Amino acid sequence: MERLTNQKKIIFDYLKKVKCHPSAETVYAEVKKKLPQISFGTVYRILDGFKRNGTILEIPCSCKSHYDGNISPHAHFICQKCKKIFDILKLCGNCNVLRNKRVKIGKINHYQIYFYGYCKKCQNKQTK
Amino acid sequence: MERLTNQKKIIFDYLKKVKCHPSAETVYAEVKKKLPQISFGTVYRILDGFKRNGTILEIPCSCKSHYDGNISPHAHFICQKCKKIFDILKLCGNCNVLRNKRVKIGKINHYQIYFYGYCKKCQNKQTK
DNA sequence: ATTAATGCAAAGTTTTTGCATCCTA
DNA sequence: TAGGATGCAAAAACTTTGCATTAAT
Repeated sequence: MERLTNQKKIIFDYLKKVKCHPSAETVYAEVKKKLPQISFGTVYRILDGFKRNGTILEIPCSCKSHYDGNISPHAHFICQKCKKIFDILKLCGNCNVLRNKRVKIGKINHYQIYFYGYCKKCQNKQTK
Repeated sequence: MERLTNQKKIIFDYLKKVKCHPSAETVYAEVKKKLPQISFGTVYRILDGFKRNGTILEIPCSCKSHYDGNISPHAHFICQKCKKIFDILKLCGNCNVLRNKRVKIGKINHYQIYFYGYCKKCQNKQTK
């Protein structure tokens, strides 16, 4: 049976309260403040567990993953320049991407929508 | 000015004709058949260029990227067990996720929809 | 007391990069 | 023939893993 450890509690609390979409490294750094002895291996193992059981969402960005404690339906905007991730909470009102959970291919557990572009800040910086 | 090299031509042709969603390693292996001296560095540099100029799409899966030469609007189904990527060409008919290309956050260039679940094959294999 | 989970460190995987050389325009 | 692109190999970045130890149940 799975055990509820202090490490899990603290990582869970951090991910549920934080507003950004931290990478494993950021989670490690933040959680280390409360649990100085925590290791990277533990962080990765716990994140993987949360991801598998649907407690959190993984946002893969090129070769690096970010994590989101907010599992309510929302989309993400990823800036192609600074790589920052923004929440898009409201999609067009009558849009229901997932009409039914069965497709010919298999059984859908969840879906994710990613928008790619340039955030306001990077747009302004751009010369070309 | 950018130059059109044999390496680019062959990688382009491969990505535009192939039906799967190859990883960089697969691209390398396939292209090596025609260009035995090609290197991983070149493959990554060319894929990155194509990705940046919108010639191809990157599909990030955990710590590994896959590539798609098909840039026409379609979604992907990613099997959470075998990690295989399937095309979903038809979404619900009246759904238009991207109602307008301006959001408060910045300027959207494109978007991607990913469905996560278990493919038919993995569903059948599963005991629980 | 059991045994799941952790900490540590080493190893694995994937991607990036510096530099001399090559080849396109 | 100028300089963008390549090949090579080394390094970087990110993640996973084995094992002895710790701690939750």
